[in-house]
Amino acid sequence: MTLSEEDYIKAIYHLGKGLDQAVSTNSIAEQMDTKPSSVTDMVKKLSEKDLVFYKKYKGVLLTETGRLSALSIIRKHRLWEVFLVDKLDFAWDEVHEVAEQLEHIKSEKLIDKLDAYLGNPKVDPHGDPIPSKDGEFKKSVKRLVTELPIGSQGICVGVNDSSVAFLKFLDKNNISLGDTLEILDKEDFDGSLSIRVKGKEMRISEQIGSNLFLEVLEKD
Amino acid sequence: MTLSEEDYIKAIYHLGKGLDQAVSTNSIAEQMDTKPSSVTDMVKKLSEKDLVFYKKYKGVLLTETGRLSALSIIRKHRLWEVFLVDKLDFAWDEVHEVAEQLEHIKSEKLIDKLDAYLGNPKVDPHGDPIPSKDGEFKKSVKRLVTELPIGSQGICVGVNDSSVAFLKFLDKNNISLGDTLEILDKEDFDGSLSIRVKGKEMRISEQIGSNLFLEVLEKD
DNA sequence: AATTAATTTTAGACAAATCTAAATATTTGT
DNA sequence: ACAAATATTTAGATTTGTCTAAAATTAATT
Repeated sequence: MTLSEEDYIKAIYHLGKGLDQAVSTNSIAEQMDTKPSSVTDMVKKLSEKDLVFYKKYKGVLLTETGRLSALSIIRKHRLWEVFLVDKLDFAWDEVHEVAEQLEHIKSEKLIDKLDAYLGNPKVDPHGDPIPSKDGEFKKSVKRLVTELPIGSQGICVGVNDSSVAFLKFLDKNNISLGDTLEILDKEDFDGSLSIRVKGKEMRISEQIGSNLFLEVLEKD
Repeated sequence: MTLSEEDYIKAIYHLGKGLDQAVSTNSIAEQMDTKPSSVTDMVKKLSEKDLVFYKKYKGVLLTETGRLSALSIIRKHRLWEVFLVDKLDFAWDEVHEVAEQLEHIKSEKLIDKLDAYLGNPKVDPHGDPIPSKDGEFKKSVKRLVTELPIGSQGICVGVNDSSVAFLKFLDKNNISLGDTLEILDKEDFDGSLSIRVKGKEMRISEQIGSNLFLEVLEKD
């Protein structure tokens, strides 16, 4: 599979969003910043290779092979993102461009070893799930810290209140977007929460918790 | 610079071996497993871009820009090799193919951070020197352990005596090719050596030392 | 339901990197 | 120094992925 083919497969997967619905030529062209006629050409090629179902004028849909290829690329992309943030200390919003390149490196052994080295992470620094080797993964959803039960674990992905005071609080407590946060306990009396971030336990008020979004895996 | 251009620049560098001597079309073609006519085409393109000097029928020579580009690619290649061996536990002879892909990833920040993460290594797992960011490096030479002075440090790259007994000794003492070895002390009486490998100190006989090759950096 | 608007495909062209076959230049051997 | 052998370049073709412009199909609107 060429680099370009991989990019198309990934784009079709993302546009399809797991839905069993055909993706339009124009939407692919827009997503990939290319022309619809180029998409038609490539889609024919992918169809030849049985990576997509394609019927003229009717859009395109991944085959099972195509879907697994897409998940394999996404797996690589997200594992590299974890590497860049956890090991090389990139910020969560700096990794995408580099991961776009790294995801095309071809070596199954490399990915297996990288996965193990990173501790078999289940989510990337944006909280998105990392598919397993055989393409399994849980969906993730965005929730306020206060909406989650004790024991939940997720990635900090956004704030409700972007006031200076709130952002300063996060900074002072060494909480960054992309960090893993675990909810250890809740106090009924005042709604305050005991949490762990970067291995450090701390207590936060209900107000803080109701302004911080986590991306968490859905339970099955 | 395209992937293919980078491959040519690297090949020309290696064939030129730092010598100030023109590299022939045929030798490039052989090295790159391609046809001489293809080389001619590419070499014209590289010449347009001022990466090489080229005169018809007279071979090709890197410009200073071309030389620095080559060293930048080699730097990336060797840093990734260190990563694969030191962090992902690849064997030293498994890394080349993957590093050939990784060397083309474009991100200066990535390489800076990778370099720091690996502890700014000066040599790769084959004992070859890693050029600095601005293209400086020392040459390396292959020497028997017994030929080196106290304080020397190098990478295990080969054996003189490939008898089962000798290889078993290395294995039992957890010494692998690609490991860094430091000479701590020498005993005048019997020529035995005190060394450190993988952080562990041990004593080896002169016979062992005279059968193990290290790749060491030349002193300047 | 007919016409207009939007989408999609086709046809033909182009750039990059390669190839084959033929032409040209250089080197070697006597 | 000249013929033969070798190396290199040119010319023209091919593949991949892209593009533009025009034609065909589908969707929307009145």
